[in-house]
Amino acid sequence: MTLVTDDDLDLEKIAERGQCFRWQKMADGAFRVLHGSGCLYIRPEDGGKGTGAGAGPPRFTLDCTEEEFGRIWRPYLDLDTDYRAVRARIDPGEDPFLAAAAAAGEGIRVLRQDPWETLVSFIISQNRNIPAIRMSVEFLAERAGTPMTDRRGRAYHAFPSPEQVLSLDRDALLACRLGYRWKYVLAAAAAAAEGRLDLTALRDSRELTDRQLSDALTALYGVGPKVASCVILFGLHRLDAFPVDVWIRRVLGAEYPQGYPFGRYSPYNGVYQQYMFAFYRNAR
DNA sequence: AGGCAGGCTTTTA
DNA sequence: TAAAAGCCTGCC
Repeated sequence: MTLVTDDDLDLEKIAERGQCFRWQKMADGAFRVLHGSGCLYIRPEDGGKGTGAGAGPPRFTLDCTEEEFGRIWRPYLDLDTDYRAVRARIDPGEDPFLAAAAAAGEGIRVLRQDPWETLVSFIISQNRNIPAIRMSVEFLAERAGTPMTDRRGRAYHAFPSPEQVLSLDRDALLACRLGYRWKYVLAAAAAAAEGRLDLTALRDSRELTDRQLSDALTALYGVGPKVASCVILFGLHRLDAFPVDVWIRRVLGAEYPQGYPFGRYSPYNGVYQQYMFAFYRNAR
């Protein structure tokens, strides 16, 4: 099927900037996107960013049915949020730095990823760079995830369930290059399998505040404030969550010595964090 | 109580 | 050799 959209949708930026770890660019310009147990090939029709040269709104080819699109991929890509409007809330005169970052980050969206996969991915992420994170996620999937075949006939593995992760022992987890984080992954799998951690309930709750979600997540062994806020933003889709890592700490120190105006940018602080993170990091 | 130093696996630049 | 989308433990 074909997707036509005027809103931000830059597949390169989404794939490369560290919110997800299982997108793979193919030789024909399509991205193979793994999400839960599903696989989607999505390709910009002009082979680039989906920005045709004045020939109308960008078009993308997707190898799924309309039904699957509506049920799985439209929510996953968060196509019901208007990211152009979120960017338009920034006043360049008031905040030139954020305006520049948002201009550079045009096309980024915050995916609605699977909460369990997000939790494990960001537990794995600590003290590591993106290629290393990808490698460990792929190892985990190969060793414990359900084998599948995509529409191009290529094999892949679904991200393993908590129970499937529990089937791995210490040595198998170490073989996934988890290092000292193997205990954290195992503890999270046990909590989820035993029902002490119900990520779906956290995601779907209307009552719980971001703070309460953070408390629930940081109660897990190996999950601190940074990983928790990444899970809240990327896995629970609370767009106000604002992960503070070493880079963002530097940004806030350098660009906002008087303090960052969280109130001004609520409830989209997390989206702006994505712009600043990528902008400041790419500038180095 | 809350803050801080040191340690931790592995990969990449 | 240092740094990488950190967190835990032990000490003060």
